[in-house]
Order: sequence, then structure tokens, then C-alpha cells
Amino acid sequence: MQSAPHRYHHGDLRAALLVRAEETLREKGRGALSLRELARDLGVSHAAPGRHFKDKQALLDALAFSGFERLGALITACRERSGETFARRLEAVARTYVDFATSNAELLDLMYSAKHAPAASEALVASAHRGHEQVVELIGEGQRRGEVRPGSPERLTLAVFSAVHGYASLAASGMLPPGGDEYGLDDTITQILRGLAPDRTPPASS
Amino acid sequence: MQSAPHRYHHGDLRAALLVRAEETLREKGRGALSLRELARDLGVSHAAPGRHFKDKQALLDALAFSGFERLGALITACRERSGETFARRLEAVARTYVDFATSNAELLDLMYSAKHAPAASEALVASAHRGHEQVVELIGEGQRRGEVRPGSPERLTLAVFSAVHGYASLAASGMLPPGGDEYGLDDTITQILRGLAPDRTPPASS
DNA sequence: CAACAATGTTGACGTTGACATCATTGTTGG
DNA sequence: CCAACAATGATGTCAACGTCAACATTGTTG
Repeated sequence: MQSAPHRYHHGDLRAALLVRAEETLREKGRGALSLRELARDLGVSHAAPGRHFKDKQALLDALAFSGFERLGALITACRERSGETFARRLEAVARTYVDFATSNAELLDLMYSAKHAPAASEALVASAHRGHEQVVELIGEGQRRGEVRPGSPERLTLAVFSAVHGYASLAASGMLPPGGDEYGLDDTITQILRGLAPDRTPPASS
Repeated sequence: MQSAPHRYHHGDLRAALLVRAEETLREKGRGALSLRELARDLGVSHAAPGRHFKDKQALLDALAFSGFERLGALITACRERSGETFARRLEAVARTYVDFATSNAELLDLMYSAKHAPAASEALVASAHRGHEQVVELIGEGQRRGEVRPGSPERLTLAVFSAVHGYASLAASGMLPPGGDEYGLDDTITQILRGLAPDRTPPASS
């Protein structure tokens, strides 16, 4: 590891900034994120980050985007290797989402923070939408298997996504005080599944 | 212009700071909140806010707290004057919550932001809990009416609250692009109610 | 009315994000 | 091969910020 003492060019400052920024985000929170400190940590001048991110906000946008991309990848991976029934698959996705949220609380906050540059926001929403779309597919699959009631998969997904994201958001912000890390996740998932379940006996008359 | 030209004492600077801060929060976002600018706006010196909030964070904490208190009051008010059936009441609470969230997106973000001073965080969680508790009661009521399945009201509430808060959070952060302001709220509420509904045939009277 | 606490003012310090200007490097066409 | 050139980094500067300490003014209370 002959880390060259002082190469004039860093090599990949942009990526290094994102990595270090995320560490700082996790360790000290969004408020403690300073471009200058990042530069100091990486041994470059205080204005060097400006070459790669026009703004502090631009760095935050990039961070949020990478968060959505990673979360999407996690969901993809988990969807591929999780159980057979729809219920098990959905549960796996939900747990993955919540786990990401609690392991990256500050990042999640940033991802869903309303204040993004409009241009970056577009890319962000697109990435988030790709994640969302996976749940739509999952639910469509469940419908084909007869494990999910009929109806617009998008609409059903919105409700499911809201519940999962809501739980994750509450957990990430420390609003679920009592028990272990996943205090009422089982109940919440159960409830979601109940909302999706097909009617058992169609009410002939009422 | 009765406004006394330059009284040395402001009268109620603390309250004025909170009011103005919330306006700024709404108009220009959390990042654009500056103690010095607040002081300028209110015609006091740049250090005057320090007499009422030891920190910038202390002001943010107070802002978040007042947000929880107001949201709690809104829910109380709406619960008192909403329809008779459990379903209607729950729907009213959900719409109130979502409405608050979209009308105060930045404030909601702040309220559920993980970074509060531990002391303030306690008061915050307590206030949030009081709001939460109202839903617990509502659900208990629904159970007594036979409109909600049996089971720990706290657990059921967590699922309901997650779904409502999740939808609100998504809406507030601009992640629900397509239709009107309440794109899929109906569906989400329907889904929640379905998750709460008792098994099989509901006993019509009691 | 004399202390006193509460509140506001003034001035200063160190940090930050942003910008303009200059320096170094890697690349590429003649 | 080397002379432009674009990328990238360094340096210096600026205004704004949060925070603090020292001081001024006010209202209250013994």
C-alpha cells in the first residue's frame, strides 16, 4: 500500500467524496457534512470538491441518488432469492426495506427530503420509481397466483409501499421506542397482507 | 403604523421567532433558515435569538415540538366532529394527517428528523406519542363497536399509523407525481380498513 | 430605590460555501 | 515529439453564518 504521498491528481476524487460523505452522514449526521472537511479528510484543497459538485446540494443529490440505486438493487436481489409464496416474497422485501432504512437512517432522510434541485429531482424520482415498479410487479405476480385480490396493481402497490415506507420511516427516526429493532414489523406485514388478500367468500347479498 | 419604532424589548421575541421561522421553513426550506436573518426580519440584533434558544438546533427542536402539538390538536378536533362509523372517523384522521403533511412538508420533515438533542427528543417523542395514542383509542373504540378485529390495539395502530404516515411522507416529499393532490389516498385508506376488518361476517348489531 | 434577573446590543472569532484566478497534469492532433 | 487543450487541483478572497463574551437597557421585587 504505497499510497502515493501527494499526487497532484487524486485519481477518483468524485467517488471518494461520495464514500466519505456517506460515512460522515452516518456517523455525524447531515448537519455535520462540510465540503471543506471532506476535502481535508481526503487531503485535497478546500475547493477541489467544487470540480465535481457544483454545489453542496449537488453532492447531496448524488448521495440520495446512489441511495435509491442501492436500495433498488437490494430489493432486486432479495426478490430473486426469497421464498415461493407471494406472502414470503413481500415480507422479504419489506424487511429489506426496513433494514436499509434503519441501517441508513440519515441517508433515507436525505433521499426523501423534498429539497432537491429540480433537475436532480427528476433522476431521483425516476430511480425511486424503478424500485417502486418492482413492488408493482411482485403484486401483479401475486394476483396471477391468486394470492392477491384483483384491482389496479399500481393502486395496491401504493398502499403497500406507504405502509412499508411509513414503518421504515418511523423506525429510522427513532419513534418506535419499546421492544427490539423490529418492534411491530410482523404485525404490520400481517396487516398489509390482510389488506391484499382476496375476499374469501364473495358477499352474495348484503 | 402603530408598531413602536424601537422598543428595546421586543415583547415576545421567542414566539415571534417561532412564527417567522416556520414561515421561512415553508417558503424557503430548512437549509435557508438562518438565525441572523430571523433576527433581521424581526428587527432585533443578530444575537438576540440566542437569549431564547441556546442553539440553532434548540429552535428547530421547538419548531418540531410545536408541529407535533398542532398536529395532535388537529387530530383531536377532527376526531370529535367526524362521522359516526369507525371507518369514517379513521378516514377523517388519515386525511387530516395527510393534509397537514402536504401543507407543512418541510415541517414534517423536521418533526421526524432523527437529529434532535436527546433532551428535546424526549419531549418530542412524548408529544408524538400523545398523537399516536389517539389512534389507539380510536381503534379500541372500533373494536368495541365490532368494526375492528380483536387484537392488541397498539399493534394494530402501529400498522395503521405506518400506512398513513408513509403515504403522508411520500406525498410531502413529492414522490406521488401523477394525479391530483391525493392521488391514491382512497385506495390506501380502503386497504387499511380491509386490514382492520374482522374476519368473516361482521355482526351487524350489538 | 437599589439590587437583580431578563432581555437586547455590540463586537469579535472561527467556520463555511462559493467564486475567481492560477498551477499541474493527461490527452490528442499536427 | 510536442504544442495546444481540457480536466483537475491549489490558492486566495469574500460574505454569511453560529456562537460567545462583554456591555446596555428594562422590568421587577425586596
